[in-house]
Amino acid sequence: MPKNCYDILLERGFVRQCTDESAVRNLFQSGPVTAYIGFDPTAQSLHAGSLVPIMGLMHLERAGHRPMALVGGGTGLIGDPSGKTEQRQLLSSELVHENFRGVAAQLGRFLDFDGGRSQIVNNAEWLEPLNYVSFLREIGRHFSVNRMLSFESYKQRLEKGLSFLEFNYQLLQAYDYLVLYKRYGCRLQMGGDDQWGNIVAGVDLVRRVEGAEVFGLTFPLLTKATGEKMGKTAAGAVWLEPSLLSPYDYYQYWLNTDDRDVARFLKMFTFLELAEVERLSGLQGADLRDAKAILAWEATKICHGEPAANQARDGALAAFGKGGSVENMPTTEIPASLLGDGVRATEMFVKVGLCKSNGEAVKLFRSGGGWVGTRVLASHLDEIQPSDFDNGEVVLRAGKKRRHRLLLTK
RNA sequence: GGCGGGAUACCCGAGAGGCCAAAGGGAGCAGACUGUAAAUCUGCCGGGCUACGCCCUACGAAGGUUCGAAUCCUCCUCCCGCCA
Repeated sequence: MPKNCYDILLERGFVRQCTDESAVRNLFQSGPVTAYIGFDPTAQSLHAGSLVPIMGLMHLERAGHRPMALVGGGTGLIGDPSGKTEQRQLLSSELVHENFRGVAAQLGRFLDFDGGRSQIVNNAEWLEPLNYVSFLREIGRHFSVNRMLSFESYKQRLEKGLSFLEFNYQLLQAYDYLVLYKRYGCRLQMGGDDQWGNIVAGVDLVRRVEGAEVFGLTFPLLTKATGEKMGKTAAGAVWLEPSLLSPYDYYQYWLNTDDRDVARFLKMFTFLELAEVERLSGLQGADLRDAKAILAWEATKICHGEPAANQARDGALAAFGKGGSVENMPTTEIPASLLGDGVRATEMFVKVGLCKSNGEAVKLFRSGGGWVGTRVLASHLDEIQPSDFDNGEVVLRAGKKRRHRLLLTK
């Protein structure tokens, strides 16, 4: 007998709060469950912070349930104040549409919308035609302002200011749940722990309007062992879109996981059996790096597919001199004519993306972190010269972790 | 409506006419040590440049006083206390 999906989520660390643990377990036991998670189209791509909910839906799909991804084409126009310190920039409706397309396409790489094992819906469909007065009379009357204000997720905003626009967000999200329940029989809403208030509001609304019992479950908000939020690097967010962050860099992000996070991340961001996870995270000292390599490969495979994961791994091995093939390293081709007798190293570092500006490159060189091959760069005057190339190529290094290959062409 | 306090760089937070691109801490980057980990120590840390110097932009916004303003004055916006 297959394992109960609630237990799968629980043992892999996905459960933070649940409205009714045993009822949800029973629900999963009784047959395919329709469950949804909302994603707001606030950017053109999702980033690593959305991986937890995505993985949550993938687990349901794998267990034969019916996950729904709701992309908030309607709610995205409002902006969720939950857990935020400041008011969000209001997005134009064109931008929301554009983001919607990007996010929807991305989710399709993780979930099987085409094959119908999962579904994608857009709440603009039912939110945009709403009539204000009738919405207030039918839905608004079920909400207590007193209760809404008591939620933790608004706490900061009550001090800093909360506009009526944003205050409405919760009603809309609760209404989403009601619509999904009525149309699709959706009985479980999941989301990040900052969504608890919104989810519970939906559960209440469905009970009041339909007299039906539906459930909610939240995921923990992940932070790294160092306390920072998931999904940030020096260069910015860890995007799931290959054009914004290459599979190679995505792989590197996971490879550089803190020792203390390995076990947790293997459970949440890969589908490896728990026994295997346990074995890997039990490795000691430097051997733990093998576990990180597996984490990185699995995570890259889930996001970008197996061929891309293989290439990323291969490129990483090559970049750090452990095998692999240099073809898969991040590479920039430069024509011999451009190199001439030599070009400023600062310019080259900027050109290939290792530094954002000449100034940043100069700082890097001065602190001893810039290399051409085995030669350390020291000043803004240093050049990359034809003699640096060996067999038409040379590797630039920025610090210990970032490397880029230059390939000389005719 | 009345009275008082405040707004400083990515965040927190000093500075109270020139020595201020602005103390200190955190974050970030780099070096040493390591295992592409953590901790620790050290350096950098607004931006640009034809670089040991030059040029921009910046102390909520706009004006003003002054040889010179984050610092003084006026007005505006927004926060936060206390009173009504």
